Amino acid sequence: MKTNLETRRELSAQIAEAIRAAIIDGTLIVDQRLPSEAELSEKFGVSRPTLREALKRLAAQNLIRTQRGARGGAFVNRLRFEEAYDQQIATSTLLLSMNEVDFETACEARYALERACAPLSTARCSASHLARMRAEIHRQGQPSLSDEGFCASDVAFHRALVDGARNPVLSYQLAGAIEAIEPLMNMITFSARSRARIIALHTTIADAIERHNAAAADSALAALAAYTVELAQDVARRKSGRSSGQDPIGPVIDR
Amino acid sequence: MKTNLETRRELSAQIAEAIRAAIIDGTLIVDQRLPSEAELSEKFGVSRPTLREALKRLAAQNLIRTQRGARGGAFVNRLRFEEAYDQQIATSTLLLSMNEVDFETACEARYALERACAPLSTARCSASHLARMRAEIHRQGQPSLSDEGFCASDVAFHRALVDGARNPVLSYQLAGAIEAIEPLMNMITFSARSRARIIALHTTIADAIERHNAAAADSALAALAAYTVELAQDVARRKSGRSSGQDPIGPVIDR
DNA sequence: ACAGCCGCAATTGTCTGACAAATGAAAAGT
DNA sequence: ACTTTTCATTTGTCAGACAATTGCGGCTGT
Repeated sequence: MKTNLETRRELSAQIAEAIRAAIIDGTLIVDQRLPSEAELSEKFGVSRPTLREALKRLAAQNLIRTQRGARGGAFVNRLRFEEAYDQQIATSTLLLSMNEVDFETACEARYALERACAPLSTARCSASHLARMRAEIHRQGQPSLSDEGFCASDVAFHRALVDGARNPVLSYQLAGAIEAIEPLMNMITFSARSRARIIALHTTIADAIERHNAAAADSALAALAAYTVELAQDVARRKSGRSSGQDPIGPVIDR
Repeated sequence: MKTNLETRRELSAQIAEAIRAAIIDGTLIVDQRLPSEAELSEKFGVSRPTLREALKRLAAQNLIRTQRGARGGAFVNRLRFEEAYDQQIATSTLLLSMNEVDFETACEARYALERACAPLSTARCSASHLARMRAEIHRQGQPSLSDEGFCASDVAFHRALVDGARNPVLSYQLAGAIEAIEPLMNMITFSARSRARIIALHTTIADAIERHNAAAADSALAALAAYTVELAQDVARRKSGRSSGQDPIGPVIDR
C-alpha cells in the first residue's frame, strides 16, 4: 500500500487501486479491518471525502464492507459465490444489451456451454436437482403462464441442469450465459405448439439425466438449441417484414 | 430515477442503485450525459460529496465515465467486451483465491467449457488464431522459459483456441475460467518431461483444428485435462508428505 | 458478587462551503 | 479570417463540522 500517487488519474481511483492490489496479493486478508478513514486519509495524504470515494469504489466491487460504530470500519470482504453470480449476471446482461449481440451468437454460446456440463450433470445430478427440473417442466405446462413466466421457468430449468454438475465454478461461469439471455428470449412469443415442443425436449433431457444417459441428454440439448434459434429466426423474419432488412434483436430489449 | 430514499441503507448506495436501474431499463442511453453533480445532488436531496460517492460506485463498475471541464460531466458508458473480459477475469480470480476452491474443481470447469467451444473453433478458426496457437507452442518449447512464463503461455494458447470459435460471448464467458486458473497452475513445477507432454498435446490440438477434425481435438483436450489433474495431484502428494493430510491448493497462492 | 443501565469514545455517514484544475466556447484583438 | 484571451461551467479536492451508530467499561442497585 504505497503512497506514491501520480497526478493524471483521479486520486480516489489510484487509492482504490492500491488497496485493491493489497487485497489481491494477500497483504490484506479476508475479514481484516482496514485502518480508519482518518488514518487512511492521512496515510495517503488526501482528505477524507476523497478517501471515502476510494472506499466506495471498492465497496461497489464487493471487495470491502463497512460497519459503523465503535468497533466499526472497513473490512476485507470474502467474495462469495452467490454475490459473484449476481455480479456475473448483471455484467453479462448489460454487455448483451449494450452491444447489439444477435440472438444466434448468444444462443450458440449458451448451448455450447450448457452441453459442456450436461455430461457432468448426468453423472452427478442429485434427486433435488432433478426435482427442480421436473417442477419447472410442470410449471411450463400451465396454459395460464405468460411468455415472461415461461422464459423465467426455462432459465430456472437450465440453472438446475447446470447446478446438477455440482461444480460451483461451473455454475458461476454459466450463470451469466444462461440468465443474460432471458431478456432476449422475452422477445419471443411462444405459441402453444412451440411450448409443447420445448416441454417435450425438457422432459427428454430430464429423463436422460435420470437414466444417466449422457448421449441422449446431449442430443436433446442440441435439438433444443436448434429449435430455439429457429423460433428466433421466425421472429426476426416477421420483424423484417414490417421494417427494413435484418436487424439484430439486441437493441429492441429496452422497454 | 426516483427520489424516494429509505433510511436504512447508505444514501450513496441507494442513489447508485437508482441511476443503475435507469441505465438498465433504458431511461438513460449510452453516451448520454447525466445532469451535473450540482443538479443531481439537488434532485436527490443530498449533498455533493454523497452524490459523488454514488457516482464513484457506478464508475467502479464501468457504468459511467466522467470528464471535467465546461462540457464535461458523467456519461453513460458503453460496456465493451474488452473491459468486461478484465472484470470477469478479476472477479473469477478473486473468487477462486478467496474460497479455497480445489484445483480439480477449477480444472474440471475449465476443460469442460473449453471442450465445449473446441468444435466451434475447429469449424471456424482463422489462420491468425492458428498462428497464435503455434507461436505459443513454440514459446513453450524454449528451455529458458520459467514456470510462470510457461503457465502464461499456456493460458495464451487456450485463449487463442477459444477466440478461434469467433463468438465474442463465448470468449467473454471463458475468459474468467481460463485466466483465473493461472495462479493455481503457477503452483505446479513443470519438469522437462511434463512440458514435452503438454507441448505434444497442444500440437495435437492445433493439428486437429487445422485439419478440422473435431473428434481429435476433443480427445486431445480430454487427455490434457487428465494430465493436468495428474500433475496437480503429484504436487498435492508432495505437499501432504511434509504437512498434514490433503489440503486444498487454493490458500497457498498468496505470496 | 452480579445484573442491568448509562454514558463515553471511536467510527462511519452526511452536510456546508470553498478553492483548484480542466475545458470548451464566446469575446476580443490583430 | 485567424489567433489570443477571457470566462463560465463542471469535476476534483480540501477543511471542518455535526449526526448516527455501536461496543465497551464503569457505575449503580440489589
